[in-house]
Amino acid sequence: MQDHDNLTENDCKMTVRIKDVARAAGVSVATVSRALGDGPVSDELRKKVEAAVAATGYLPNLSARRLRSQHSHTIGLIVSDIRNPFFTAVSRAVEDAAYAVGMRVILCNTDENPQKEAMYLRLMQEERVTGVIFAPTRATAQKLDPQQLGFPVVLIDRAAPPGHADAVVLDNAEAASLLVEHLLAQGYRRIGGLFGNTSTTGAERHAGVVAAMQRHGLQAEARFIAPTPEAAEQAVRDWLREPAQPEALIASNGLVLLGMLRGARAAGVSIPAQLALAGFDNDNWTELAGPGLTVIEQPVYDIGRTAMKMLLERLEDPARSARKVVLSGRLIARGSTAHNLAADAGPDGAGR
Amino acid sequence: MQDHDNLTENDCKMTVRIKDVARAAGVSVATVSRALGDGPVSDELRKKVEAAVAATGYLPNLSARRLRSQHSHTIGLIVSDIRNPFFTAVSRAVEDAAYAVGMRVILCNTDENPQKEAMYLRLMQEERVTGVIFAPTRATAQKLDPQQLGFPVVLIDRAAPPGHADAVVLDNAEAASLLVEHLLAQGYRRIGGLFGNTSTTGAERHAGVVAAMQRHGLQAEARFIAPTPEAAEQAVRDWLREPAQPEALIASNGLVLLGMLRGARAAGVSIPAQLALAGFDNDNWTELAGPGLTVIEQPVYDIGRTAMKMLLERLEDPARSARKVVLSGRLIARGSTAHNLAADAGPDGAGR
DNA sequence: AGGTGTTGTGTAATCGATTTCAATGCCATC
DNA sequence: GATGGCATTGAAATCGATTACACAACACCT
Repeated sequence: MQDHDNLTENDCKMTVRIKDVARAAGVSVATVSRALGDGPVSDELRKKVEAAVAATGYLPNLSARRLRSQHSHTIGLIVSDIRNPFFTAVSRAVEDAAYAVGMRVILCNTDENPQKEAMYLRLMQEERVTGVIFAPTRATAQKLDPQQLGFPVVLIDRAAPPGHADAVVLDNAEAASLLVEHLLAQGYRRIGGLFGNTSTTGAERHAGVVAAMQRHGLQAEARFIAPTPEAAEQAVRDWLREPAQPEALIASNGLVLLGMLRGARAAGVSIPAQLALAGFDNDNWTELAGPGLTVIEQPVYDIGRTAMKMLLERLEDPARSARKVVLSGRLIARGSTAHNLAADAGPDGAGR
Repeated sequence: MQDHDNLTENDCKMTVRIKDVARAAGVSVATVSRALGDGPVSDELRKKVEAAVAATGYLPNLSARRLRSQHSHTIGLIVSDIRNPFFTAVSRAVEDAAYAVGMRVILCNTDENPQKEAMYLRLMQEERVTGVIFAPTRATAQKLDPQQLGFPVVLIDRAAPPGHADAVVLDNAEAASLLVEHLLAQGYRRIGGLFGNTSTTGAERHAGVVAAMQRHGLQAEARFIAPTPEAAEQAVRDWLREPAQPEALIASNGLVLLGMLRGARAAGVSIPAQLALAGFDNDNWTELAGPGLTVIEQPVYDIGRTAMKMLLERLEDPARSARKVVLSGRLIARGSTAHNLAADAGPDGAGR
């Protein structure tokens, strides 16, 4: 009398397949598939199918679906380090936008390592992803050929040679110029900078600083480092031990700025009285550290959202020529660059 | 004369299947599959297959592989917000550990929203993930039944009722006690706290504070808020406008601590002269903000790594009873709780 | 010699869905 | 009443891999 088939007992340990739903609903598997998707199915059968799905606890197998339909509904997001608040913010924007159009996101960290980049790009191919949003190192950006990859790529934060790939980046020259002009207006002249040595972004921001300084007949001393707080801290400690001291330092991103501040603290210099600090990325903490740090705020959420939008547009029209969207940064002046009229301030300048 | 089959032309637009590799190597598809995996294949044929793979540019289709093998080699990581540095650090640890054993990670943000949690758990089932690492809200933690889900779950940061699921958490009572004892030793008596209202963690840290205070015959005033900087800032601004003012405030996580500091700044109170601040999570910036913030440092990387290890152990032995690993936090005392002997210090206390 | 493993290989079944294709029923039209 | 078109439906092919099974070749024992 008891049924020995895997029928009604709703949460048995066996996984329930579309075939089981079809049997429970008294229809064919094709009808179930169509009812779950958007195929033409009569209201009557659709209701039956929905009831059967609920009764059996059916959950589609995405691997099977992807294999047959040849659509992964997945995009890859390859960044250098998710611990950098810039990338966490961008990734939230990308994820929100992706899930809104029914796509999943695979997130990968490369640690600025070209080998890891190659590995993850290969993984993306094996996953047959719909597209990829990618912040490449300089080395990879140069030899990247999106045609070869089999899926569209949108670069973020860092651009490739023009015409190669879609990209959404900051206007680094303009932003660097904003920082330099601000520092000059505050009376600083001997301006130095610490720039990441792995990306085009570090190079572009450096170029922007040099160009802005040149317009005033000045020179900037630049040093190139691994874009980590640790490297930046060490570089600043070394720098401040040398005879010729800068009046102001510019950091090419938020992590470098963090290390810079640590280095300055360790060296015992007070900010801004003895040394001004400024940099990129309006990370949460920059407002609260010391006298507040002067930064360029990037439209982080916009960058992620725009990248996703460009990816979708590219999917619609694979033939269109590559576009580069350039967004503007905003200068947020704070206490770390407050004045260079040394000795007119209180003993520390940390008040406010 | 020219071959019209999809043979040699190595990067043709058609995707190359295992069948093509087999033909190119002059062997069966089974042999190719075995050569790529770990099956028994003679050295001679293995070499031929490798050559054919290189020549054709073959890339396995992971969907097909997963469908047939019934192994997704994927784990889900469900956190409340990747913008919280605690979770970014944990996620890096999880990813590193996962990729080291050949597993991929799907990362999801729930925004402390039970509906999103349910949605992502369902997604995990559809993906047929190997397992999940999950930081649930209190609501979900209580009704969660890992048996029902079809894959093992390891909870992080927040535990479920005992025996329900594996978990790796901080010793919240101990950590809260460390904070309270430190504040008392510094001379603070009227201690308040802001705790997240969505997780068991907020509740446990609150309970720990209350217990520690009681041991000294004191009471703590607690307020419960959404665990975001915005909510914390507003709560502190409101609090500081009331007649009865606290001497010290404790924040139940890094984001709340951030908002707390903003609120205190906005209210114009100086730290620690007028108000001491302390909290959880040794986020990068806490060392650099104001006089430095006293915090409990969590072993973030360890938490992620341990969670992954427990997940793997659970996969090996699904029958073992649930374990809860409790890790200890470390007190890092900084200037934000420096003294309560008001007026004996300099005008600001920000020096050091 | 004759059985018994062992190793390496190919054929074909299989994973669980989507999609093609043919068939059906119904209605409007000539 | 025959015909054509349209909307639904089911049977079977298909996606691209892994793996069960059969089998051949060869070594190793009594």
